[in-house]
Amino acid sequence: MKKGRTYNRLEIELISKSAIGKSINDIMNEEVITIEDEKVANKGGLGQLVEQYLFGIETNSDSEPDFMPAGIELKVTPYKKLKDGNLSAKERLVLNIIDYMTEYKNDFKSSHFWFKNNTIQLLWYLWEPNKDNKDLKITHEKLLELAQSEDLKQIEEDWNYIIKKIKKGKAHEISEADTMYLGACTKGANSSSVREQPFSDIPAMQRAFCFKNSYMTQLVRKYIGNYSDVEKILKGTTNTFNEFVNDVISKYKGKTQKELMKEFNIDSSAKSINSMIISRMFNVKSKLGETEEFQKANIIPKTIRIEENGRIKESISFPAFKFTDIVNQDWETCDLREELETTKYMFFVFKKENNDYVFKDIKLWNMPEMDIEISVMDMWIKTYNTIKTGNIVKYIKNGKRKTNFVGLRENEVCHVRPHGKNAADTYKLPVPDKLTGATSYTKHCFWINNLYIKKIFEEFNGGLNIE
DNA sequence: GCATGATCATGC
DNA sequence: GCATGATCATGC
Repeated sequence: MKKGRTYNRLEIELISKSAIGKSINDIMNEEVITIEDEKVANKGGLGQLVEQYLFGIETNSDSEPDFMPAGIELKVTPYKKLKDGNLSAKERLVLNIIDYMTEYKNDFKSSHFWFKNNTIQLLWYLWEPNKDNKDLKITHEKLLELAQSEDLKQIEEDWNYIIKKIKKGKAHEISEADTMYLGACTKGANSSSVREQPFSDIPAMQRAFCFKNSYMTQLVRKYIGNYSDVEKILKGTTNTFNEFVNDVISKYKGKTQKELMKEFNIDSSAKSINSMIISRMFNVKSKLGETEEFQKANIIPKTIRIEENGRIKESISFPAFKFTDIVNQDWETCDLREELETTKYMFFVFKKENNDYVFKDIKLWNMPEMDIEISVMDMWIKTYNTIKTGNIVKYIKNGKRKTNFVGLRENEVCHVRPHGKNAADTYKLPVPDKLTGATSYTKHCFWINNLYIKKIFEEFNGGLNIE
């Protein structure tokens, strides 16, 4: 069996191509490679079964790539079809565990990450619900050579960012949302899986390098389909995303809303006027958040208005949720938690001066783990219970329905409020509302509290820089 | 003054 | 037609 590890690049390619169209069951039934120990062979996930049956490699946690001396790492990873027909990755691609005690001593190209993952043989299988894992079919393969990748510069920047945190003695503050394509995801049963770090006594969560779900989705769309119509912001430049963003920001910093509307020929009274302006700053026809780079990095742009007295009047909305989706999820795996844990928000700050809003700067931010796990969780579970028990309307006064949803003052971080065209714009309720008997209800969404947003900016001393 | 329910313009 | 980003407007 060990022989499998010595396959050369061509052999690996041929074997990979031979697997296309086959399920794990198909591959196992072919018995190209005899596995002596059935018990061992049946353990583990699909990736391990493919390693064993297709390539004859024993499951290992070697620090070397799976194939040596070819220097190729094998990864089997799922993608799925979304309701709207688009494809997306089903998971992040987990790479090697980060050894905080040693990895910081290396440069990017001499790092353990690079040694193990610079060339990855990807096998994609299509995940489908309610199907036995072993019946899922491998549909595509791709040899990922990072040295040749157009994303190399960003990946290196991400690696450096993670290493910088280790060097600052802040390994315990690393978040997957810190970076763009290469992330540092938690790895271990729970938050008590910790390791030592070199420049601090605080134990840090065990983490592994990973290609973030959003980045894997872009690879899926690029190599499997549904990608060609996504707009890019980096056109004909060798700049990284951060460099390009900084260029754009410095170009428009200090200009007012009125000036920018004139410059971009925007004549509109839309409430989302600042959102339209920032798309135009980047020369984007569609929405800025829908461009390839923002999607890959899971960055959602949001505009913020600060009043003359420093107040932020409005909370920040999310897309409306479906009541039926909420009750079909649990906190551990719900959409909101997934989004907050993996998404970075790019705040575009407009400050009111002389009856106009001046574009000041941007700030990249992701919600601290602690706020997600305490305040947001509390709100989400209350929302779940309110919907699940059909206990939405508290009373009706002056024709307006007061609800039991978590309000602005009830939670430090977030609340629930309507978000639709009008009150008649509704989604179905899974359980009829007890008081009114309504079977559908005005669309609602989660909101990040305006006061919490204000605090974010204050904590950083008003510093609004991208770093 | 501020929390809360309601609503608007856009773009696909 | 509908989801979305966002702000408006009322009344406590």
